[in-house]
Amino acid sequence: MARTSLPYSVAQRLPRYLMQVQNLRQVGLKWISSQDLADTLGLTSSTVRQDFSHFDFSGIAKRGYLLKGLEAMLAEVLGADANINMVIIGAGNLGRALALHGQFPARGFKIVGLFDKDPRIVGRKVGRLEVQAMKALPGVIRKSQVAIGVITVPAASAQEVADQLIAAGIRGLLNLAYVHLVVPRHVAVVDARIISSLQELSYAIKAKSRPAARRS
Amino acid sequence: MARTSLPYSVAQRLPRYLMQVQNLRQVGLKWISSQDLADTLGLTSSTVRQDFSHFDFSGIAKRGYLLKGLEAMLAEVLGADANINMVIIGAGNLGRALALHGQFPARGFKIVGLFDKDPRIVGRKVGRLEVQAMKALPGVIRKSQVAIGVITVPAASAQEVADQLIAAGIRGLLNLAYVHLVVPRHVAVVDARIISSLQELSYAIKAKSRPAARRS
DNA sequence: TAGATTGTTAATCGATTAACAATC
DNA sequence: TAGATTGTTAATCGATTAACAATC
Repeated sequence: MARTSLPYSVAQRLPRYLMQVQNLRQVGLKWISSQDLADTLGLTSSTVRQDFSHFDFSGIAKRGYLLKGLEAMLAEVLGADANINMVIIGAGNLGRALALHGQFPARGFKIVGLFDKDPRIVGRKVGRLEVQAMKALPGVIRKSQVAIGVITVPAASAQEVADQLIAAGIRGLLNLAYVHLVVPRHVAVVDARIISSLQELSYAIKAKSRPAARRS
Repeated sequence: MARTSLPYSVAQRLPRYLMQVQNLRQVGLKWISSQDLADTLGLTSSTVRQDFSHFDFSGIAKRGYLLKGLEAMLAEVLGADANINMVIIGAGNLGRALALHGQFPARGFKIVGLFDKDPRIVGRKVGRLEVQAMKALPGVIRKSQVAIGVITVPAASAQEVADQLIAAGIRGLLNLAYVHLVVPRHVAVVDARIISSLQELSYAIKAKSRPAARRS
């Protein structure tokens, strides 16, 4: 099967498949069965096979899936095979850490600009990048064909920054701020709030420690 | 209704509800209807009411839900009302940025230790914390009743670090490393991989730009 | 009061799992 | 060959939505 847009539940699993496949390859493996892949990710083999059936990619009975082909397929579907340019808005601790993070280029993501509205920070060097003023943002986005804006400003200014990015033609936002962003339909948003993840974890811990509750 | 463990789908929405509720309160609002809350988060009012029906907390016809009570309820369910101690393992850019991040205490999360296995980094100051050697980890976890370990080491050592944390009695892991962690059933894991979020975003962008495909 | 909004039941929808013939 | 594993159909399960009486 092919190219119709995937169920959201499937799309959400793709990054995990890709990660696992890349790590398995690095360990030297060539093939993986749906069962083994499912086990390592906490899924069922049925789910894995159903998921892969959405693509022009086949396994081979008795051997499973060729990891190399699987990686290529997943990377292509996720758009992680081409280079994607990003800007980071907010040169605080988090923004600077991401700007310095060495793993992005290897995965196809390139940071082409780091911005902050605080004039005391503008001009500082962060690795190879220099913190730029917000007014330089539209120019950089257009010139470098920037697809993604990473928002690491405080919650109070995140919506304003999002609006500026959108006005400048950005296509997707990675939001690290503790607010819900309102955006037009053509812009994609993925939230990556550490605080929310910690809350989720805190709940999961409580749930696990609760006296199993099942049949009582 | 009350205390049975929530469907996972519901639990996952709680942090978003809490965030939105806190932000609405900060803006000075006192009440919110299921419809308005749903609109701001991209849900339906039915979903919101269904979700809240799992708790000992009621709205009032014609007014909606009292934000103050809603916040208290969500914080309690998420375990975000008590202080939770955390350690960060990995004092690279990301680990240091999190250690310096000022928002955790206000949300009930306290960082009580920052660790790294590189002896050249051990001893350095990061804000009020000093980077400690891994051998000090078990002591700190036990003495400070640390519930959560935040893993910001490279993928290659993440599993090893997870194992050490688990051996020391940690109850939950926030995993920022690009690997899938294998843990015993009593330990909770929440993944927060920036790379995976970027891949998800990259897919979402592609999906949006694709010629609407609906009826063709 | 009239109308808005809740809480809840029932209907729909979609996602996961089971099962198995086809195949390497 | 025999047996493992795929791809796919059908069955199950769970989550979301619709609908509406109760209520403020």
